[in-house]
Amino acid sequence: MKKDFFAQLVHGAIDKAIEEKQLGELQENNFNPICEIPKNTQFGDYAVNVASLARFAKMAPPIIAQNIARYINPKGFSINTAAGFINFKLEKELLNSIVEEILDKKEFFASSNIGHGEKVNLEYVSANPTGPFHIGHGRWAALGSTLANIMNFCGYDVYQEFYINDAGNQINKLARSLELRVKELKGEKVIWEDDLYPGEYLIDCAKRYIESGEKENYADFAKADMLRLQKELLEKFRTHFDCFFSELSLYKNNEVEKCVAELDKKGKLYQKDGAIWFKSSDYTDSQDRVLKKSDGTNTYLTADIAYHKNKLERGFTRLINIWGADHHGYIPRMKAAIDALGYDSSCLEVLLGQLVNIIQNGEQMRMGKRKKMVTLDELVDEVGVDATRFWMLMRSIDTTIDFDIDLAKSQSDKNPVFYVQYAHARACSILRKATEKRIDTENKSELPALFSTEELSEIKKDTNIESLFDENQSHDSKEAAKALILKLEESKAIINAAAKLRAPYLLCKYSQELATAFHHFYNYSRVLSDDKELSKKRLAIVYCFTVILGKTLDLIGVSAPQKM
RNA sequence: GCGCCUGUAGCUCAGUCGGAUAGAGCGUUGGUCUCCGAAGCCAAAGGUCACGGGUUCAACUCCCGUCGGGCGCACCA
Repeated sequence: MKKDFFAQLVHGAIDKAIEEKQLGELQENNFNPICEIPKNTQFGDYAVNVASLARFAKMAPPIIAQNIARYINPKGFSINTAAGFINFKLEKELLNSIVEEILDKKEFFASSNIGHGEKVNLEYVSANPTGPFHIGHGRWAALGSTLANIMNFCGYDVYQEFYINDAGNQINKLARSLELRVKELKGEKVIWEDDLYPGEYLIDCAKRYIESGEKENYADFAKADMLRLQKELLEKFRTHFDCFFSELSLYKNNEVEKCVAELDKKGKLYQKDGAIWFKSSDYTDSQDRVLKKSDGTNTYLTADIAYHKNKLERGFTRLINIWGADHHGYIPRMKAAIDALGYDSSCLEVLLGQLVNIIQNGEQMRMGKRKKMVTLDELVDEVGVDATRFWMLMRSIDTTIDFDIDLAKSQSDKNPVFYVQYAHARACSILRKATEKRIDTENKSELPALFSTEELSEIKKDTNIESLFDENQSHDSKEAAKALILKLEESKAIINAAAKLRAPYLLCKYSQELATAFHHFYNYSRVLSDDKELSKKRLAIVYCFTVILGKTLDLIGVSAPQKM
């Protein structure tokens, strides 16, 4: 990408400057130049800050910048220095090379191999099969699926996994709840005990149970039914798992007991108060944890340790889990377990997502399965998959989202996602118009289309847009075209950063900036005109825009409409 | 009490690695369609970056402390 290109250039120039003793007391080039895009574009398109060399060179930053810049041969760009910055401005040759590369690589323009094929297990959502998803699950689903898309695009080998918590007490409660619903449907009067699942969704489940002939036990039927509903919603929400991993299967395959035995063998367990404890405080945990309760049953942690062991045994070198912030205290004990089993716990990366508050009628509602709540299903039905995903993704993972249902419903046309999609539809419309017949408004006669479909596909393959930056173009038009091309190029840096930092929200932000750059370009440059050569070059840029924006939206799982 | 997250424009949020004049959307005000989609574009107003120290040539950014908000501190899952 261009940032790296200029950073390398500066690095090389520093080598030469040191050789020629132009950098004072600086002897060795340990400097890692970082290229950034200046906030103020008057300085340049790209800038490298060399001021931090001042303390080693014992020279003033502006002189350092000048002395380094002298060793850079400006080909396709111009250089200026100011206040410790070396600034670069791209000229038409380099701008054209960007467009050529996009036309050549298309949606893979920003693809990379920074992941080097690393085998990553990404676990997210992992809900109990006891009821419908709440809005918070939507955030984890959107985050996980998008992160998987981004990382796969950047050369990681991501395997997406959903851990089904189908082995705890909650399953007994679910079974009992279904049983009561079935009895109710048959006209029996029942008394609901505390702590059950009184949600109405179990009424439908009970109907299906009766229809099925009541052959299965309540627990198995309810679990399967809930899981089926969850899977359907996930598909609709464009979240695709490679594997649904059952907690129960760990017990059936004796993996839990084997795991406990292994920890015991390594001397990491002890008995106290009739329970079996894991010495997690030998590691970074604040206290020891119970694995086997005094009644002989295992805790949730026990199976989860076996699960993580299972993942590592399957050859994953990196385990990424997306958890809600309310689980943060759980991280040290999990890491302790991984270390105790002889693995390196630094392979476990837990992304803690802050929670989602639901705001309705101006009041905050608690998330929770047992209280009245808004389900993800309802939300998606009301505001759509695109808007829901975008809203869930657009904020950094560290920020609590206040999801205002009323706002999302009533002002959906003010959603940023519509702004972005509109830009895409607008660009597609121009590409469509290019091959449609035109109407001469003055004498109402029909004019032939500007381009044939063959010509348009030629434009999409090969063009030279350098003339867009000739003297006869207006300043605003040139600047807008340049800004758009640079913004397109930025997709490389943004997508790589999103993969490395596990930060999907960067793509939402970028998609908005890219849309703005396009609208700006559109405003200053009439694309289709009688000047056929000019139209061709501008169409090429419009096409590049649809490719890059389309791919960006594809990665975040939001549709890129041709028409709206 | 301890731990994690957080405090930036009226509201919701960006701010990468410590660098140039602090950024966007929404909202407000004023412009802008005979012409490719005005769901757009342009402009204006709006800031003691919670507060106090420290490190540095340079701090919204790093360190320490104080205050406010969220979440968690189980033989629940």
